[in-house]
Amino acid sequence: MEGCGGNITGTSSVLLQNERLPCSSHEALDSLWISNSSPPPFHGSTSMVKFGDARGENTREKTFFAQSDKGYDGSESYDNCFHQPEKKRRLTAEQVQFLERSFELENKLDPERKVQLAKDLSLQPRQVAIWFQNRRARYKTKQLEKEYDCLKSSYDKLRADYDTLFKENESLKNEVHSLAEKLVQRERGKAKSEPLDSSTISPLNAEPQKANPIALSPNVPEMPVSVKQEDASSAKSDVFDSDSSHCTDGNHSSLMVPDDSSHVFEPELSDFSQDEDDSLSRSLLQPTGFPPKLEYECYNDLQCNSGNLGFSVEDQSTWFWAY
DNA sequence: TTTATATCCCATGTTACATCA
DNA sequence: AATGATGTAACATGGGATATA
Repeated sequence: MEGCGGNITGTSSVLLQNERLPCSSHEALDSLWISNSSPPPFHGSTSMVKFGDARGENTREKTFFAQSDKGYDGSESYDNCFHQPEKKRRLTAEQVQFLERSFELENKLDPERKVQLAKDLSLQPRQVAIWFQNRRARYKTKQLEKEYDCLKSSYDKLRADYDTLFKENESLKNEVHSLAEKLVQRERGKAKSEPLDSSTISPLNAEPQKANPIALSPNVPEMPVSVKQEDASSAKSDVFDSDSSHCTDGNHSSLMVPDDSSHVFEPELSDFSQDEDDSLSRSLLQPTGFPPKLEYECYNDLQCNSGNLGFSVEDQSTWFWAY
């Protein structure tokens, strides 16, 4: 291919649009280099009119179309300057604009369209096809970048929400813990002031390991023991307030589903020690495992999009409500 | 109907060059 | 003027779809 050896670089530079060239006219060069890898396809005015219409009017550069108006004297300058191996050269702004518009209409080419575009732009059909291929690749890259930005902002927001909810959850657990301790102390005070009677022994005292001091407290007959994690933010601290309507009607509210998957407040598991919750929370908050997984999944799931933010329901529950 | 082959188009990755700061 | 970074035209490769024998 590079048969001309050292001449090639010079040749390539000769073909540059904006370069001073050892040839007679810049116009001629433009018209020639655009002709590219085939004998100059100087079509008539038809394609040029279409192209001009698509582009607008005057161009700073004398484009490849100029030659038809200027009376291209062809053979000599072509032979002297351009009978060279084809080198890469840029499409003109006009050509690119025309192609861009076509790409906006439809980013894939059918054969007829390719030929027509090539004709209109005085390019080879292969050039048009290659341009579309490259354009699609660039478009895809841009889309991926946009998707990444979108997903990242979404992740940041969700992470912030998670942190907020986690802190709120911790606060609520602490509150429950202190209330429970108060109840236990009150129970003990009553037990001391009253003589022991088997009929009055509370299940708490009978089976301290299993009993729920809150639920079995005489003052809190049906104390709920479970709160849906999703409702933590709205439930806030009044959930376990003994004066709250939630706790005094003796019935489970919708917030208090005993068999809810959340076991944050289940005494059998936590026994108010929070050990398991804390360890789970810590593991979830590990900075090394959590975010990378999100990024990995987003990058590998092209279904991530701005519509659903790329998070499937399963993923969301996995990431944030796994415990 | 099935199979092998050829052709085309596409996505993807790479190369070589053009352009700019 | 030299140089590195960036953009892009062109190419290479492999895979899928389709047509044909």
